[in-house]
Order: sequence, then C-alpha cells, then structure tokens
Amino acid sequence: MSTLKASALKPRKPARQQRSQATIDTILEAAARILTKDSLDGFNTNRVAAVAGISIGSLYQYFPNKEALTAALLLRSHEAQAEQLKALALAMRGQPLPTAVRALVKLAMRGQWEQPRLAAALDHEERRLPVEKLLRASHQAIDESLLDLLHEHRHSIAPGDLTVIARDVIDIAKALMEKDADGRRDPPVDLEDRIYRAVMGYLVMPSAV
Amino acid sequence: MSTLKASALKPRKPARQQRSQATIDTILEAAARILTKDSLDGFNTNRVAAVAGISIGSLYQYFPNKEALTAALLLRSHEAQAEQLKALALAMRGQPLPTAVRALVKLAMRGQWEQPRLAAALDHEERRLPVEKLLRASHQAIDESLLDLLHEHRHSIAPGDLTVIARDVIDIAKALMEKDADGRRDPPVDLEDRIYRAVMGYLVMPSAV
Amino acid sequence: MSTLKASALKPRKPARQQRSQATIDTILEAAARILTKDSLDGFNTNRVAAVAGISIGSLYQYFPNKEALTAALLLRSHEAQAEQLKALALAMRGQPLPTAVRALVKLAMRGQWEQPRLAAALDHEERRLPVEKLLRASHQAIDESLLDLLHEHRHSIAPGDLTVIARDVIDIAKALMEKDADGRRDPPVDLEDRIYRAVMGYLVMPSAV
Amino acid sequence: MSTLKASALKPRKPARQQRSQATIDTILEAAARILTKDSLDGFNTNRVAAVAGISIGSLYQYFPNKEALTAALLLRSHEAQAEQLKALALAMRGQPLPTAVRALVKLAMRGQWEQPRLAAALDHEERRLPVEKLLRASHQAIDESLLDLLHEHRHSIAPGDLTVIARDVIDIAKALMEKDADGRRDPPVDLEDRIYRAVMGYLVMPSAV
DNA sequence: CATGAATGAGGGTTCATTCAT
DNA sequence: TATGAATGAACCCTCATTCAT
Repeated sequence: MSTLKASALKPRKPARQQRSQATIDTILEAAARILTKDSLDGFNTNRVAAVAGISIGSLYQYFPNKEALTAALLLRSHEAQAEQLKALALAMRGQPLPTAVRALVKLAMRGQWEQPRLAAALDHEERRLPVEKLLRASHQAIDESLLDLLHEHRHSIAPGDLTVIARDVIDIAKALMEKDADGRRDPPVDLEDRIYRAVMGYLVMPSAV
Repeated sequence: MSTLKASALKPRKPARQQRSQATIDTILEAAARILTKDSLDGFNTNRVAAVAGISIGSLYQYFPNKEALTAALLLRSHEAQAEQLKALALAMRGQPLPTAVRALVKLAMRGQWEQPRLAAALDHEERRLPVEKLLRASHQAIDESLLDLLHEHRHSIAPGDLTVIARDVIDIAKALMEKDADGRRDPPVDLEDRIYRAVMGYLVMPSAV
Repeated sequence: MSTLKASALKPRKPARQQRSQATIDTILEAAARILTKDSLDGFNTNRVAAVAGISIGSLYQYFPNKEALTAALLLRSHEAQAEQLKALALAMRGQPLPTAVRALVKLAMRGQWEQPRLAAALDHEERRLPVEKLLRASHQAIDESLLDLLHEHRHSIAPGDLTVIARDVIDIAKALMEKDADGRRDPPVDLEDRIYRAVMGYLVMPSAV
Repeated sequence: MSTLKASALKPRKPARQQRSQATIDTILEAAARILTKDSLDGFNTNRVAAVAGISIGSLYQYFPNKEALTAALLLRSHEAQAEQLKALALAMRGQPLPTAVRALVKLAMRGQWEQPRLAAALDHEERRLPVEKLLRASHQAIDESLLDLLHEHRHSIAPGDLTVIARDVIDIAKALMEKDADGRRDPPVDLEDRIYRAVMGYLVMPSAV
C-alpha cells in the first residue's frame, strides 16, 4: 500500500561507464530470469542480486529501490517490443491486411509465449506502478508502428480512432495468450488462429450496430 | 514461491449458527472492500480482520489461511457471475445476436467497472492459486449459459468450438475493460461500443483466411 | 515461561454426579488418544474437545486450564500404575528375586510400549509441571509396592536406601524403553533382556568399589 | 504436528567473514542460555535474538528456521561430548574397569549437571527432530570411544553387543541424572555412587538368568 | 565502488481462554 | 450447564533497505 512517486523510479546513475552498464544488464537479466521461472513470487532483491552474482549492496547502487528495478525491466521490454514492431511495420508495407495481421500475431506470440510468466508479471507491474511517464516514449513508438501498419488499410477497417484501435488490438491479443499460456509448455495449436480471428474481427467489424 | 495444495483452500467450518454466517459475510465484505480500494497491496489478514471489525483469530476460525479467504472471494464472485449470466441467457432467448451481445457487454461492464481493482485482483489470484477444482462448477455454469446464448445463433457465428469461442469472448471483453478501468472514475464513453465491436467481430469473423 | 502454581492444577469440581464423571473420562481419553498418536504436538485444548465430542466450553467447565487437564491425565496414569504394581507385588510374594524382576520388567514394558509417545509426553510434562503434591500419594503407593517387592530379598541386594533403589530401578527401565521405543512399531527382541540385566545389575552391584 | 524434513535443518550460510562466525556463536550461546534458564518454554526465536543482542533478521540469516537453530545446538553439544569422551578413553587406557567407569560417570555428571535443563531440552528435541543424519558422525565417534573404553575389559563384561551395551550405559547414566537434576542446585551426594553402581551392574551382570 | 552483515517493520498463523446465548 | 463464537497475545519468518568495512 505504499504510495509511489513516479520520480522514484528512475535508475540511480547515468551509468556512462561500460562496466556499470554491464552490471546493470546482468542485474536485469537475473531479474528477468527469476520472473520467467517463478513469477512475482520469489522475485526479491536479495535473490536478484544472488542470481546476478553481485552483492545486494551493488544492486542498490544501481537501483534506488525495487520498483526502480522493475521499472527498468519494463522499459527494456517495451523498448524491445517497439523496435520489433517498427521492423515489422516496415516489412509489411504494401502487404495485404491479413498478411500483416498474421505477422503481427506471430510476433506477439513469440514474445509472450516464450516467457508467459515474465510477460504476465510485467503486465501486472505496469498496472501497479506509476510508470506512465517512463514508458511514454515506447508507447508512442509502438502506437506509431501500429498506425503505420494499419493506416494503409484504413479503408478496409471499420471507422474509429486508429490509435485506440491499435491498442485494443494489442490488448485483445495479449488477453487470449495470457489465458492460454498459463501453465502449459506449448501453445494450443489453434491459438494463433483464434487470435488472428479476434484481431481481424475487431478491425473489420463496425462498432455501431 | 510457496507451493500450494488445492486441498488447503477449503473454508474451515460449515457455520452452523447464523452468527457464523454473518461473520463470514463480514469478513468477505471487508476483504472485497480492501481489494476494491487498495488492490492486492494492503490485502493482509490483519487488515481484513480490522476492517471487518473482528479479531484476527475469528478470521482464522473460518478460513484456514489467507489463500482460502481469497478462494472464497473468488468462488463467490464466480457464483454471482454465473447466476447473472444464466438470467441473461434466459432473457435473451429469441432475441437477435446483436441484442444479446449488447446485453452481455453491458452486464460485463456493470460487474467489472464498479470495482475494477477488485476484479483485476481476483483475476490475478485466480491464475496464481490452484482453484480450478473449486471453481469448476461455476465455470461450467458460465460456459453453459454462454452456450445457451450462442447456440441459437450458431449459423451466424463463424465455425469453431462454441465453448472455446464463449470463453474467448469473455476474455476479450475483460481485457478491454481492465485496461481502461485502471484508475479512472468513469468508463470512457466509447468503451461499450469497442467491446461490442470486438466481441461481435470475433464471433462473426472466420478464423482461417 | 508462564509460572504455574500447584494450586491451579486441581480439577474444577468434585464431580459427584456420574454424568460429570463420564464427561471427564471422555475428555481424558481423548487427550490420551491425541498424545498417543501425535505426542505433544497437536495436543491442544480445542482438539481435545473436538476429539472428545464436546464443546471447548465444556472442557473448561471441568478443567480450569490446560495444565489441569494434563495433571489429571498424569494422576490417572500414576494411579493405574500404582494399582498394577500393587497387584504384582502381591503376586510375587515368596518368588525368587529374578522371577520378580522379570515380572516387573514385563509390566513396565507393557505399559510403556503400547503407547510410547503418550508415556514420553507424560514423563515430560511431569517434569515441567508442579505436580509433586498431586502425585504424592501415587508415588508413595508405588514406592511401597516396590519396597514390598524388594524387601524380602534385601539380603541379596547390595546395601542402600531401598526406596531410592526402587525409584532408580524404575528410571533405569524407563530410560531404556524410551530410547528404543521411539519410532518403532515393535520392541527389539533383546530389549526385555537388557532391561532385566540393567535392573538386576543395579540391584546386586554394590555401589562403592 | 508439522512434519519436518531433515533437509531443512542445515544452517544457511558458510559464514565467510569472521564477523558472521561471531554472530553465530552469539546466537548459539544465547539459545543455550535461554534453555539453561527456562527450558523449552521461553525458547523462541525473538527471545534468542534479543538475548543475543541482534535483530531477528540476523538470526534468520544464519538459521533458516527455529529447528535449524536447535539442530545446530544439538550438533555442537554432541561434538563437544564426542571430543571429551575421546580424550577420556585415551586417558583410561590400561586402567582397571572400575576406574574407567568412575571417570566416565564423573564426566557425564559434569556435563549434565551444570545445565540440567539445557541437557534435558536437547534430549527432548533430539527425539522430536529428524537429526539422525546430522548427528551420525558424532554418534559414531561417541560409540567408538566407548568401545575403545570397554573393549579391553570385554572379559570382565557380561557377553553382548558392546556397542549396544555402550549406548545403554549412556542412557542409564543420563536417566538417573535427569531425574535428580531437576530443580536442585547441587546434585545429591550419593548420585555419583548410584550411577556408578547402575553402570557397573549393567556391565557385569549377565542378561540371561 | 563493492561487499554482505545487520536491521526491523510487517504479515501469516496458532491456541489457551472467555463469555454471550 | 452446554455451546461455540470470539478474542488477542505470542510466535515464526520474510525481505526491502542501510551502512560499516
């Protein structure tokens, strides 16, 4: 119930030296590994430091508190997604909408499926922490790529704010994946088709009756 | 990281006197209130007892551990949903599909919107706890009502396992609501339309291209 | 670490009515059963009441606190032992010492072995609680029977205070049994012989070199 | 009634800095002091930490749970005993049996008498906890020393498995001491003689009539 | 800078005992 | 008298965070 200030989420130092950056990466990878294997249970700073092979004191040298560490993880994940999406949008230029959506779904599944617990945990933390400002740039980049992807098909898409539509599409895809990902080792064979169906349906269907 | 056994989630007593049942209700209401206001942070047994105005010992008379309390909350919520859905399915018999879907969306929003944090917290806990068996009956009832709702329109719906479709529809609706519900006081005006669009789109769109 | 007063160990009422006595017996039997199966772990008043099939309130009607219940159990056990010993002493009159000691060992083993956990728990509690006064009569009766048993052989026994000798004999026998009884289902075949040997050795051996 | 696993009894850290080892010693000494003064009542982790002058968190850095602390105490005590016994066995080589037994009794009394409640508590916990594996080495060392002590007198000792005999001897001595040690400040004057008598009697007396 | 020992507030749970019905 | 709901002190234990070395 502790109230957090967005300002507390910034990493502690600019880390201009490459040794620092390497340590930070090690920490973030350790954190990601723990979340991947154990979800938010078992995700504590002492454990992260241990898995990273550094002392707990060092961890706090780079992150002023646990939330900042989580936020950094979140930022990293969003930046990676933004980048992938950007590449995808570029590659799909000139392709028909179904092809583009298929590719989008595949991308989403690749990211989410490999580490369902990590993805779910990050999602959860994104809601809990005041990270809006921190992630704004990534969110915008993601929005832009999606707009880029959708804009050339805007005439095949039912009317509506394309940005909102883009975000909804992401959330719909995530929801279906999270549900099915839970404990399983492999995704159900029909999952990709169902997500495709949901996304395409949403895009094509007019919202008013 | 503690591993839980499903068997530990059962409530403790059959509650013979009505005083007991009243206490149980008080506890569950206190728990729900805390989750509504503070989400999972601040949801601890001592606080629940304090808010309920009872001693911590009393809480543990009725629930063998915190998880059992959460599970009871979960069960209660699912049972309520199942009941509402059943009534809805009955009322929508003979109505055209769009009308039925509209009604479904309105129902979902009413449930979710009033207590978005509670709903999100319960969702999260449902994934974390081994409650499958406990909730099986409710899940089945929900499935049946949805099937009931969809079956008469099966010819307007793209082919696929209707049960899977029904569940996906629920998840899609939930996802859009959770995202928009987060901190806000009132739902965005267009939310209902967007959910309707997503659900109808999923129902109508064939999954294979 | 609570300090106990011997006066707190008395049962609450004289229990002149036979219904009361029956309830008391039920309670004591439940307590004994729990100690037999689970040792001191799991020996709590609520559980005793539950196993006895009465309410916790009723239990406290007959025993002012947990210690009083334990004390009653202890008394009962000592009284039974005293009685058995008395009978044994009588039966062994005129028998040679080895025969008497054999019989004594057999008796001890019968009592101890059947319920090793109960016996150990009671032993432990006897040391912890201020029950000396309460058990004095039983202790005296036991001493007397042992004296009775030993006195006619006093010329075969090494010199020393016969009462002290009698008590030591009991403790020696108990020690060997408790050690061997621990988890096993059946006593080692040689246990009786070893106890016999220890007891006879102690009796016959002069203490000074 | 909680079931314990032997694996949970290991200490937590290897204690790299000497500060750690000092803390561990402080903790163990505090624990021993509490058991010495108050027996198992009042032996709780918070109190141990308080008496040790450290925080409760520090205690749990070194011992994963209360049982592990108890086990460490047990191990320490057994190791000390093993060492003393070894020295004694060495010193008694070539001495007549009565001399050796006298020395043994004196040693046992010194250990037990000074801290009768500690000794009794440890005995009790040794039965309750799954420490067999942990203490195996110490037990073997003790057995060996006793064998060493007894073997050269095997012709004066009644036939039987010398190891079993050695253990019985220990148990007999302990039993007499525990009984007499209870609350008293000083041991009864005749205690040493009585223990000597019991032990010698057991050694010399043939078990079968 | 790195280390890791130390801290202690916080939170889950038990169980002897009381008391209104 | 019996009942059993309610009480709360007492424990066990975790983990984010600090700070002396």
